[in-house]
Amino acid sequence: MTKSAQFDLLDYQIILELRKDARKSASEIARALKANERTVRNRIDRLVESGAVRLTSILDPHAFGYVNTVDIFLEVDSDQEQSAIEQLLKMHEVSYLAYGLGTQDISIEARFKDNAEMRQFLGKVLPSIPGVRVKGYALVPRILRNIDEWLPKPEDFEG
Amino acid sequence: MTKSAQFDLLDYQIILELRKDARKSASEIARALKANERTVRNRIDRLVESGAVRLTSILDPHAFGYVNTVDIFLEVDSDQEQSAIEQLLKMHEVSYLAYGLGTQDISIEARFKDNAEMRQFLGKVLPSIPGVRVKGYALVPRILRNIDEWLPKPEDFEG
DNA sequence: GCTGAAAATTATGCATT
DNA sequence: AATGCATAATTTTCAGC
Repeated sequence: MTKSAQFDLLDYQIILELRKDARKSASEIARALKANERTVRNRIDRLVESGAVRLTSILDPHAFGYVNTVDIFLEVDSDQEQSAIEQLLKMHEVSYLAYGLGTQDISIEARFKDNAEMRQFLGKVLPSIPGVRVKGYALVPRILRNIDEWLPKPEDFEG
Repeated sequence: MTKSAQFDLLDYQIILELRKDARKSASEIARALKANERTVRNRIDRLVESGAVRLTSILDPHAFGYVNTVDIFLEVDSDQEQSAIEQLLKMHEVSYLAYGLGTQDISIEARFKDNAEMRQFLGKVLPSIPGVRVKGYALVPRILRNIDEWLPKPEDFEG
C-alpha cells in the first residue's frame, strides 16, 4: 500500500530535479540545491522506497510510429465486467485503463500506427467484447498535459 | 519534433531495465544484458536525445493525499476552445488534457483530495468555463494500466 | 557506431551526532 | 534523520578501430 508519508520542500525540489532527468547524480542535485550529498541520496531512497515516487522511462509513441491516440469511454454490463477488463488488458494497444467501482464505466486510451487499425479497434474489436458498448470517444492528436507531468501543489509539502 | 528513429532489440532491453529503475547504472545494465558498458551508455544517450525515451519521476497521487481521480469528456464551442484550454491548463487539478483537432472534444483527467472538491469541480468549476459542457465522466478508483507503462510491441524494434 | 584504459566523479558502507 | 570519511564502483574523457 501507498501510505501518506510526509515530505518536505527539499523532497519537493529533489522531485523537480529528477523530473528533468531521473539519472541526474545525487551530488549534482545536492550542488544545485545547496544540500548535503548524503542527505540527497537518503531522500531519493526514501522517496522511491515509500512508493511516492517512481523513477522510470516513458516512451514517446510517435517515435515508434504510433501516431494515432484515442480516448474511449466504455459502458460494461456488471456481470461481464471482469472478463471484459481482462480482455482489454491483454491488448497492447490499450495504454491506459481505469474503471469505476460500482459503476459501469471503463475509461481507456489506445494507440495505433494508422487510422485503419484504429477504426478496426473502435468498430470491430471493442464491440466484439461481450457486454461492452462504446459510449463515446475522442481522437487526441494533441496531448497538452500528460499524467506523468502531474505534481502536487508545493503546499502539499510541509515546511 | 520527434522523428521515427530506428531502434533495435538492445535498445528495447535497455528500455525495459530503465523502466524498472531509471537510475540503474549503465554498467549494471550492461552486465544484465551481457553487452558492452560503453555501448549501453551510448544507447541510453541516443534514446534520450532522440526524444524517444524520457527518464523522469512519476508521483503517486495517493502518497500526497490525492485519493480521487476522475476522467471527464468535455464538449467545447469551437470559438471558445482556445481560451477554455488555457483555463483548464492553469488548473493544477488537471493531470491530463488532450483535445481533438477539428472536433469539439476535450478529454481530461483530474485529481482531488476529497469528494467535495471533486464535486465542486464537476458541478461548478467546469460549467463556469464559457463554452464548455460536461459530456460525461467516470470516477476511477482503480487505474489498472497507466500511460507510463505503455510499451511498443517487441516487433517494433528491428533485429 | 563499437570498444579500451586512465582520470575524475559518484555511490556505498559504516560510523558519529 | 543528517552528515563525514574511506573505500568501491561508476562515469567521463580521450583515444583507436
